[in-house]
Amino acid sequence: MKIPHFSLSELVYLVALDTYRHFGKAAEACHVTQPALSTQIKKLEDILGVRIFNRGTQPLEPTPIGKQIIEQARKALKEIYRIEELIVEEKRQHRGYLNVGIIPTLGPYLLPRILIPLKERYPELRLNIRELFTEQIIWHLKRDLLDVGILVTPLNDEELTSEPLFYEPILAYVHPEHPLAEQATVSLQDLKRSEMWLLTEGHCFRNQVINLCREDNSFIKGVYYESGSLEGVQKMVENYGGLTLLPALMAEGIAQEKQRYLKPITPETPLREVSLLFHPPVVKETKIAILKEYIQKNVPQSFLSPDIGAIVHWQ
Amino acid sequence: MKIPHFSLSELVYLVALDTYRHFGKAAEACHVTQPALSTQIKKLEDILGVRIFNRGTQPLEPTPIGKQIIEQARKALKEIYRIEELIVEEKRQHRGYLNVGIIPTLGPYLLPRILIPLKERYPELRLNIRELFTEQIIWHLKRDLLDVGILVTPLNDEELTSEPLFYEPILAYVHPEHPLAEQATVSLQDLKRSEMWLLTEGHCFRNQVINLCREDNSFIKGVYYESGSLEGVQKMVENYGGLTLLPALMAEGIAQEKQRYLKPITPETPLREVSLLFHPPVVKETKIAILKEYIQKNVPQSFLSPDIGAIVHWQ
DNA sequence: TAAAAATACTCCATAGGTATTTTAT
DNA sequence: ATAAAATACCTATGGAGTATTTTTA
Repeated sequence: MKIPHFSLSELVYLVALDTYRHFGKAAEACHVTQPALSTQIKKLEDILGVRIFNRGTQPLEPTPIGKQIIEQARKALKEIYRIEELIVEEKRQHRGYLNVGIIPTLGPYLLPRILIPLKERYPELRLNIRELFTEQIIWHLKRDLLDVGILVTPLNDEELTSEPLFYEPILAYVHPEHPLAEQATVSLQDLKRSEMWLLTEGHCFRNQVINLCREDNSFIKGVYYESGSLEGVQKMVENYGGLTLLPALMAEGIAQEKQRYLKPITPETPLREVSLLFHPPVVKETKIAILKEYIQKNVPQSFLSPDIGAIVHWQ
Repeated sequence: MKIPHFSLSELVYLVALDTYRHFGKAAEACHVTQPALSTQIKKLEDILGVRIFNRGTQPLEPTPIGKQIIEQARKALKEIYRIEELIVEEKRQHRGYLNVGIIPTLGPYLLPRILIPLKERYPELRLNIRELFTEQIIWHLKRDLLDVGILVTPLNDEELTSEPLFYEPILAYVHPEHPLAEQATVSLQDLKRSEMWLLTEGHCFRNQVINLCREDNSFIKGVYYESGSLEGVQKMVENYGGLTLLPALMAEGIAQEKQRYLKPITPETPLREVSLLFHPPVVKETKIAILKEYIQKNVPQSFLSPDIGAIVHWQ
């Protein structure tokens, strides 16, 4: 029954310093002054008997053992925070924040479906949503700046774990005068022969489109325009011709009269696997379970099984 | 970057109070006075806003939510202790204690083989060994009073995880004038027809012998004497006749001239699966890995594979 | 020469001690 | 009646503040 020679606040400061790599910023994030944080870090290093950060380098960097200590401190702190969360869960109030990161090709189409019913049932649960690219979601999760990410898997990262949410079909969207506009469906072969509007780099959906349309391992054919949003590529199709691929939830929002230019893809509907991503140990277990429940309840029920098509990877 | 409103010492006191269920004893284990521990527990309950222990009952008992909090506090504290252990591991000094629990039918025969080479290679590693029954090992592990247990599996306990170490053959030991003494081996059928000296209740090996010798699910035949130690049953065989079963490591220590009365069992050598048992998260990972290495190095190498016989369950 | 981090010094909140009372069996 | 836990009160450690110096890019 030994009490450690360091305190929780020291661990919090340590983790903050690793996150911000700057004494002043870390101190601000902890609501203390820079000298307070500096002395506590120094004291922690003295207690543990190891140097955790290499000083006098720009930017500040942890030592090898420091990296291990920081990682372990993050894990320990989350188990500590879980104690408080247990009590909130026990009281069934579901009060508090849930920090959610979501990719831009999903957020604006998925979240409006769930926010209102969720708010009605759990008025005390505050969702703190940030639209981020996959890479940023991973970065934020590993620093515990997010509680959960919503993005497209599979992904292989040792530190993170994921739970599938649903499987979203990918559709083709063609210009009215495009030769394919007459067909009820378009084939993968058609896609591989076509010019395709693409999203800019960073969007995982861009990579899925490329993976779908490239012939084996050869170069990408006839793909040479890029927009930063799905609405962007949609408008490019409408105004300049050609075609693009769109995920089903976004495509549902396209005006009624244009829906006929959305074509299912044959022979197998390409799917993107949308998942929740965490950085264990998970603190806000129940809040995340609620989020999952509401997403799965408010998405077309056919999306819940991957049997409706073939999952497209993107890495 | 929020600092919890409670401190590590409060969690240590909480866990100690759960372990001892007595303010005075818990305080003593924490090297503080009873009023200090009392006030800290009360403060923790105030901070968390829940009652953790039902007072005024004998013995002291945690509330339902209290049980969850205590379990989570144990987990969190172990992740905290792991920080200090990381540094000891980094320095490759392997200084410190490892609290080991081992069953009585293994301890005196297995440990002498490893203690000397282990001490030579890692003089700073202090093994703190306690001989305990399986049930006691589990009890102590769950309260983190032991770092690791050495016992016979399979076992099914949700909270604990195990790693097989080796598979120890079980042999028959017969009196020189027993009818089976003439045979080179004895069959399972022979055993089922024989009177058998047994260990007292609590020894898992007793249950394995019973499981081996009982016909299907019927009652146990001809088994009606009990001793508290393997040497006890050995002496009973030698002085009063009959036979018993002995685990191989213990049997190896029997005098040379009596070794001929040790008989392999046919058709399949019965084995006991000896494993390490933990209560995750594991704090002293490397120390346990060293222990495992030295056990496996100093046991007959044929024991390392289960292919030499058939594992006998005992539950 | 700024910006960043470390140091010096002061204050006060609180953990823990002793002494004592209250509460349960 | 006795053991156990809670309360009262006091002390001292150390965490955090302000002011300042030192260091590095």
